[in-house]
Amino acid sequence: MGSASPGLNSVPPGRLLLPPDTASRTGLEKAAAGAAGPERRDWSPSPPATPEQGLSAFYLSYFDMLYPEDSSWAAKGPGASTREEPPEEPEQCPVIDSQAPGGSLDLVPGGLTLEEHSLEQVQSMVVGEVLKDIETACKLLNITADPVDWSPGNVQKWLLWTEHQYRLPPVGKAFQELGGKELCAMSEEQFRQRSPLGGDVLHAHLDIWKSASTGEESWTDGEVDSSCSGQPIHLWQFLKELLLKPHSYGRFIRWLNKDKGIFKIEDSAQVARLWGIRKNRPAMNYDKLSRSIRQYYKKGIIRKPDISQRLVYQFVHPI
DNA sequence: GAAAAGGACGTAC
DNA sequence: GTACGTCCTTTTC
Repeated sequence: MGSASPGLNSVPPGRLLLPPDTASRTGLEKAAAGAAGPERRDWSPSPPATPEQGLSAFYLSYFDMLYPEDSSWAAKGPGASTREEPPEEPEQCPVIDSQAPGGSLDLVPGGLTLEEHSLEQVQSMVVGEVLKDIETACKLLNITADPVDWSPGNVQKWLLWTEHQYRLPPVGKAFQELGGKELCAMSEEQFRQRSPLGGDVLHAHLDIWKSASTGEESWTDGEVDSSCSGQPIHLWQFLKELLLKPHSYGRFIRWLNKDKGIFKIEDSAQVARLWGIRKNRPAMNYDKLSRSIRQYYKKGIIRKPDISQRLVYQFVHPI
């Protein structure tokens, strides 16, 4: 895993693009209010209109999309005193911590206020998450990071993926036959015309991809696996890739014993759906996917564990 | 009822 | 030929 591209990380905190109604507030108070209150819904994520405008607020909204079920940690600032329970998954709750006494204007090394420092941390982390998400999608969908290069088939994959990942209303055939170049040339208004319910969000997502692909070399880290090499991916490789991204897919598939290669499919329908998207097989279901898994028994790639359990399989040669 | 197992055949590469 | 995808029946949990 590489680092975020300089272009995305170099947005100065002073250039945060924030919703107009929060412009007079400060730092984490905004994040707290935004995460906790209905105000946040008044402002849908939109990419910056000009290069002068920062991406940070855009990414903060994107972060909400990435973690729609729990972004409560973002509200943990100097003013957040009503912490009742520890987070269930500490590794998913990055420290924006500020236990330092004395209020929100304390300076941290670098001359930034604590709030600015915390926002920088949030921004940096969100950018990282965005890039990781894009990298994952590239691998699983076998598409390039640069949308301009997408074929009409790639565009359909990306649409299906984005719909699925962020629970957007299906666009159906609204973007059929469009290649990446045509898609990138479309305005937000054109997206809305084709998809009134989710066109603006799709456009915003596409803008993130366009921004991220500028620094592609730095974040792909030169890592080339089977799914990026143009070779058709095998099911067992796909399953391993999902297993390697517990942050994104732990709800669907997870290791029971990584050393022994034993894993459990927690949500068979979702795993099958992801596989179907990856292979462009909309009719894929768990029945068919499991049949393919069973073909691996004879080949010595996957087997059932010694103590057989439903939806639990074992790689014969765990890495 | 859902999952597991496996046979048979089709399809794309 | 390989690697699934699809459909099917039977068995197990």
